[in-house]
Amino acid sequence: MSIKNFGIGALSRETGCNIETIRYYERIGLIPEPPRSNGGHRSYSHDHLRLLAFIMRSRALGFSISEIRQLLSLIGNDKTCEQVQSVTVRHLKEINRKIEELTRLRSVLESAADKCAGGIATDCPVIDILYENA
Amino acid sequence: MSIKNFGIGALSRETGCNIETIRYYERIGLIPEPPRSNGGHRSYSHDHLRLLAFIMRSRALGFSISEIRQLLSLIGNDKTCEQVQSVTVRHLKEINRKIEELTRLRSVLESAADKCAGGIATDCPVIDILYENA
DNA sequence: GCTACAATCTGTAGTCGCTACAGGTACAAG
DNA sequence: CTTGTACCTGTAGCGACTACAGATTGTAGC
Repeated sequence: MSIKNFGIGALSRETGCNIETIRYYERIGLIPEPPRSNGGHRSYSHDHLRLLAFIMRSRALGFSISEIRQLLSLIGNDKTCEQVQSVTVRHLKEINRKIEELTRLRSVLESAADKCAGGIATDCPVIDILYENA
Repeated sequence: MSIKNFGIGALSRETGCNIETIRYYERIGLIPEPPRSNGGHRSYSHDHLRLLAFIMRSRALGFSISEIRQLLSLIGNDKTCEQVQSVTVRHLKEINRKIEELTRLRSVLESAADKCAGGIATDCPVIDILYENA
């Protein structure tokens, strides 16, 4: 499998990326169209596999498709690392923001759920919070 | 404004919920259709406002629309608090899971971004991680 | 009443990132 | 050749919205 090309199913299994997602990525231009067999089947090379694996790892790290486009466009530039860091730091800030928000939400909900401990009361503290005076 | 009805724009301003989102919620049955003026304009009561405020607070706390439907269906039941706690605890578990995941992602990215500190290298640690041997 | 402007209506389509068919063709194994 | 699997294109849908376009209604000022 080092030189030999392979089809979309094999690529899917190698990368963990759904077949339909692969075709979606091709449609939105994130990955290039591969050559086709005489029958019209896609024929992927090792480079395609590396690229898709890159994309899957980036998605796993939470980068959006737009950010991944940016990262891909940076590769090969002299300033790669500096600009990649910029994209990454921005992404990290977003992750921090989300963690803070979720931590805050957790705090509110835990506090309310604890007051539900009895389990029988007609007046429910969670509902009371959600039904704050309006 | 205690007895008087109001239009969708006023409801939007009072609740912070976008006009189009209000119509969307009505369309998906999350909120009831209000009565209309002779000209066809929606006419909302204070109860509508309270309900929508409930929904907006629930959304802010990260409950999905499906979960909000559940919460709304529980209101008025003798076992409200117990079942609300169940929905809430499930939601809390999901929040915990997301926090853990984001914390892990942050760790990976921070580690890689730190190695970018020089900013000039052609070989970029972030890109290297994403382009792990495939 | 008229005019001008803002508010509101319905219907449709799009965002993001997928995911799931339907109906047809290509490919591989026996 | 037959059978079963892989793959194709095109379309539509998911969740939670969001954004028009074109038309009608409502309000304020003259």
